Amino acid sequence: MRLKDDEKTTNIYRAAIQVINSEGFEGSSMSKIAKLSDISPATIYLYFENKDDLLKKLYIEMKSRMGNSYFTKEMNLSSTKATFRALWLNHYQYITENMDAFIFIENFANCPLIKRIENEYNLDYCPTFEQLFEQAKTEKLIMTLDNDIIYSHLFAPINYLVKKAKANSTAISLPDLIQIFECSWKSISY
Amino acid sequence: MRLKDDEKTTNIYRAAIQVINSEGFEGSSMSKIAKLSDISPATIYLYFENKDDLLKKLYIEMKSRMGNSYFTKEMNLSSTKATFRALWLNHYQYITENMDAFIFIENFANCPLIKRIENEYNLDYCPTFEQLFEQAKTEKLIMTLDNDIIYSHLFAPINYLVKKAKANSTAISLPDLIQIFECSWKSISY
Amino acid sequence: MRLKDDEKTTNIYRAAIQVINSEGFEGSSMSKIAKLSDISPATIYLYFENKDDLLKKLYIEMKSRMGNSYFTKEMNLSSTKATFRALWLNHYQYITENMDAFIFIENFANCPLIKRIENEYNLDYCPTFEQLFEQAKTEKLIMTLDNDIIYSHLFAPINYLVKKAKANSTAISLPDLIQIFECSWKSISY
Amino acid sequence: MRLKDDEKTTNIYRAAIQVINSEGFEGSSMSKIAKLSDISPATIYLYFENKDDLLKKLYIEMKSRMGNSYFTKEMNLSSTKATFRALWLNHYQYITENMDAFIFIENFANCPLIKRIENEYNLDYCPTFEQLFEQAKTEKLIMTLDNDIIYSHLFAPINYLVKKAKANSTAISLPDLIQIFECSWKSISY
DNA sequence: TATGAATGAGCCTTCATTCAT
DNA sequence: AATGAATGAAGGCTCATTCAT
Repeated sequence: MRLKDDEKTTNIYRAAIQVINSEGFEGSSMSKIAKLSDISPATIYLYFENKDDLLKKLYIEMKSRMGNSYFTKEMNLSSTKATFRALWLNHYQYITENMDAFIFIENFANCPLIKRIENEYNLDYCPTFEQLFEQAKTEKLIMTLDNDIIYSHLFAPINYLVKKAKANSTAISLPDLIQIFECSWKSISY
Repeated sequence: MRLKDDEKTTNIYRAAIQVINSEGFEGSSMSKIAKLSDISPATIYLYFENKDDLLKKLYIEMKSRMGNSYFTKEMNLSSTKATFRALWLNHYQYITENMDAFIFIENFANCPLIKRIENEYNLDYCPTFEQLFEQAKTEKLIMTLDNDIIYSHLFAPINYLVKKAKANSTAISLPDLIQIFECSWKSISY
Repeated sequence: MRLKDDEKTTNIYRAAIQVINSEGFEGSSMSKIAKLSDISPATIYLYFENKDDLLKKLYIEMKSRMGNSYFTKEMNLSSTKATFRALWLNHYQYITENMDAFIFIENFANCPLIKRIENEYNLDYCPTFEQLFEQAKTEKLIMTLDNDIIYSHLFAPINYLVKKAKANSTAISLPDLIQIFECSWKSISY
Repeated sequence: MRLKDDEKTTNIYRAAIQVINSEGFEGSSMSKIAKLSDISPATIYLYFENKDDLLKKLYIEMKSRMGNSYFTKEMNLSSTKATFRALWLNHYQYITENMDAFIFIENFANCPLIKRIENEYNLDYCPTFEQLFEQAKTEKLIMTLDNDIIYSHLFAPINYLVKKAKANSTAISLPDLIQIFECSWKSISY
């Protein structure tokens, strides 16, 4: 008896992202994913109930990895500008190093299937984030704004710019990167 | 005869957006669009070459309407904070009043089909915008940043927040709205 | 615009019976039926919702034709042995002349799908039959038995024998046929 | 080891009948049968060549058990009405006590696969039956009819009625049972 | 022997598109 | 110009069967 291969799930995920990113959600098919994973279409159904299940689990996995990308183990979470900058740069590093996953999440965050998942699970920014925001507000480091507003000014611009750079096949220079963070920081700090 | 044609095209556009937004890109089909437009599938092919052509033209139409949404005829385009605020609020008003079109554009701006269109045409923010940015930079109203960076800090946060509000079926309060603009403005101005 | 072809339904029915009888219920497939009907598989779905719907309608149609086979227009329905013999022979003639339909009904009368149909509709022998049985009992022509028991002795033997003859590729001789009816008649008459 | 094998075969048979009767021939699958037998699909293939082989052997086994059901060891096979009644009641008892097997045989006796088996083997009523019929004819106990005709009048009605009762979830009363036999007997006796 | 993993073939169904009126 | 009918190709999924342990 063969053993269920754990690596297979990873392969399927990778193939799925690749197919979807290059051919779009509607251009993706189980057989294309199977072919790229080098397995039979039927085998996918040993690891996932059906296509929806595969996409759901894939999205949840990628979203949660991205959620963890802000933080590193040895990180000092005191509420200082330096902490925010570190989080922000961690995030930037993650999305540039995992561009495929990032694009996948951004592209399909709003498709109906994924919408249902977002409502089912809570895949928003994690509690640690909220605590940090609250503390920073208390300490008058940042302005007393709704957390969503803070988050949007911190991350929406860089996400937008990374996608744009990718689309134009250009890169963001280091000085620009610093500049972008400074702008974001300025928008929410006193 | 011209009038009738135009009306039909509009109906098809409206139906297409509706179907796609509610059932996703992959859940959309020509016959569903036809049914919702109250015409025969075959008739769509008198107005559009094929599905891709329909989607392309639809996207271009919506994107260009959105591009125009920033400006109103009687607008004073002098480079002042007031002008930026007016542009910004025009945009906000447009996307909330045309949520369907906005969601459609946001959802599918990154799908492979649309990508090709973006590269073919130039659907970015219009020349007027660029002129305004340049003038504002010259006049030291805003910092000397890349136009993309300026644009991203001005509009990415509000776009993110509008989508989020829509997803949560909540609304942005007027004070919050002002606050959001002030943050964006702060990020790019001196 | 082409008109929906009424003959097509008939063709599909004929093909379905042929495929099912020769390859069994489980060996039947929409594409085989389509091929034998000389149409595209997709076209079947313009006439029937799905496979179940096709089989249901096919069964109901055949069963109802068979139900009508006992009677002819000019028939005298007085309760005499001659009437019973006429009914019986009509039935015999029908099943031998429509062997395919008969075999189809017999083979699949007990399959789960059909079971559900039988319960939904009432496809048993018709009211006219029941009236005739009751009258014959009142007039002491046949014994006072449950209608099902009467029906079973009248028709189960000949049905069995027709199927058996078909399986052996033999035929029932006319004297045998008369004999069979006489036996059946003896079993229920005084 | 032999014992264990036999037990497994029995389990497979039981599971197969159960699955087929409840989900139909086309709804049955090797994995469903395996699951219900509490063994792996692969194991079935150690006991049977393939699905057809399983079904064939299952049918032959059930048919032969049913063939034996008419007779009991201590039975007096003299050609009298009492003997016929005893055979008939044995058969009735068997099919009511082994309804699943009976339904299975009746349902699929005419399916193409089984047809081939019937022709290959001779699974008809056994030689003993034929002898009894011949003797009874010689002794003028029953009429000089073809054996098939005799058999059909003796057993087709009760088989039909048992299936019908099962379908309607009703039972045949004892007086009715006696009556049914008497009718059958009348139809073939002088 | 016994098994769960793996698979190519095939099934039902839908789709974008064309046909014929 | 407009349409409902028609279709080949493709999609998701399951199945009987084999593999590898």
